[in-house]
Amino acid sequence: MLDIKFVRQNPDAVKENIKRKFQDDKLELVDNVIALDEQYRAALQQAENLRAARNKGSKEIGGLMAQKKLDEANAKKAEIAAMGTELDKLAALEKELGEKVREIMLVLPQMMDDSVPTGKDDSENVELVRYGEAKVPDFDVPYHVEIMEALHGIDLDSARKTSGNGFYFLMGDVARLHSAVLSYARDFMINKGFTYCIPPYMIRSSVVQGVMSFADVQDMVYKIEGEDLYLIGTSEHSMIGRYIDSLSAKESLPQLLTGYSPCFRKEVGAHGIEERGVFRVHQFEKQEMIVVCEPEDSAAWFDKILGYTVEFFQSLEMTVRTLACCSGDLGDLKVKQVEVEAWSPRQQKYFEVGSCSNLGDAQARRLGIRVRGHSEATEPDRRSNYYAHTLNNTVVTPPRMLIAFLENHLREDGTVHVPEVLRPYMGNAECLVLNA
RNA sequence: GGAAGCGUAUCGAAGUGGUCAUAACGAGCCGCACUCGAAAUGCGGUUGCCCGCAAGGGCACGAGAGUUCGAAUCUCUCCGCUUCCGCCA
Repeated sequence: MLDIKFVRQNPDAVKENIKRKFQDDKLELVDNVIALDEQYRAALQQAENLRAARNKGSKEIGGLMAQKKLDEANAKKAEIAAMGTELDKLAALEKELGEKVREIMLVLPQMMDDSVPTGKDDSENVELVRYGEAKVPDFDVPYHVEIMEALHGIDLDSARKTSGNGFYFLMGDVARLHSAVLSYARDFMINKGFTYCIPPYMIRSSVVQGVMSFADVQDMVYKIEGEDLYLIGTSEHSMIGRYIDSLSAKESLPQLLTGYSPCFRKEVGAHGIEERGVFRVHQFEKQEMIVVCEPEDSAAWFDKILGYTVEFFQSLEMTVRTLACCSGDLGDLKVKQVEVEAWSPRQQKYFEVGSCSNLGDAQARRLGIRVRGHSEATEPDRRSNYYAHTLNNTVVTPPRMLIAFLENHLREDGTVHVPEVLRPYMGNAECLVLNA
């Protein structure tokens, strides 16, 4: 969410930003919201003047009552009661206008970083860096479900019976591999200085609205029937929500959390659940990281945490590339996003396994995540409290990551290579054997 | 899930319809004084949000609604906490 003052002062920049995101239908909202805001402030001013008068009058009544001047007090009461209807009207108008302004503000996209490439959709995302060699083996690499089945590691049929399409049972070594990856990811992030965190898997609507854009809420989130609770789509949602309505000391930043959680997603919208296997599912598990930091530090943190994910995949001997999310594909709350894609030797292309986002102050503004301003002596330009910046990034999301893992580490002899870093979590196994 | 109690600043806590919210009182924290220095003591400071160039004004006593000229105070709903009971990994 933008600052209305910023919109007022920079309407053209806001419109330019909207155009670059190919959301031309939102262009008129800019002028609308500026006009509504002006009306709102006028109504607010009037209502407040009236309240001031009422407050003054009411205090006088108190004085008159104390002096036992009942007639005068009653006359005053009548006078103020008359103001009541007027005030009710103004208050209603003030509220209505304020809500309209907020409604529009929630829909206006965050100002993007200059580095975001312009493009309509994900087909126009821009490759940044390739890490490692994209190898294609001499033998045929089977579909990931087949590899998993050969390891006796997946049961999709039963999952369809218990839960429907988009769910899975992972079994045996594949399930163990899944846990091993998460455990390794946890320790990897702890070693980077992050605090490990297991968050609530359900959150309230107030947090949902603060943490996600309207579109995401519609397409992603499961609601618990009869409760004000929603299943999280990622631990980021609860971890960022943890800071709701907070005013932190500067010294407490940055907050670095790495969280484990299952993630629940409806996946309605463009794609549905068409991809077979465990590529796109309603429930998966993820090791995530979030950063809450000073505004001026968020760009540096972005580069740093993106690097952590790349390093993580490299340590698992996997080939990845980074991809800059273009303007049209970028979520409305995001300043910048870079995706991490892993190499699929079977498809001979890269596919998404994680994404790193800088949300700027968008979530912070919605949720009220603030930092106590410093004295004029040390920070003359920043007298009052201000909003923090938030970032989030995937460490790893098995089972999707296992697709790339199995395809890359499958050897011609029907064994799956287990990278050294993972072995302590796999009973020191050096490989898994298909159809064992 | 049942019962009772509670929710006020950084913390403890007073206020139970009016001039009591920059919120008594106590503690903490910051500054100053005293001191060789410290402790003790004394003095001063110490919530956040909104509108406004400013002057100033408005709002907030867990959240929301209601009664009233006026609500921290009365009523209702919700949220949270504590204790006891019940149940349960």
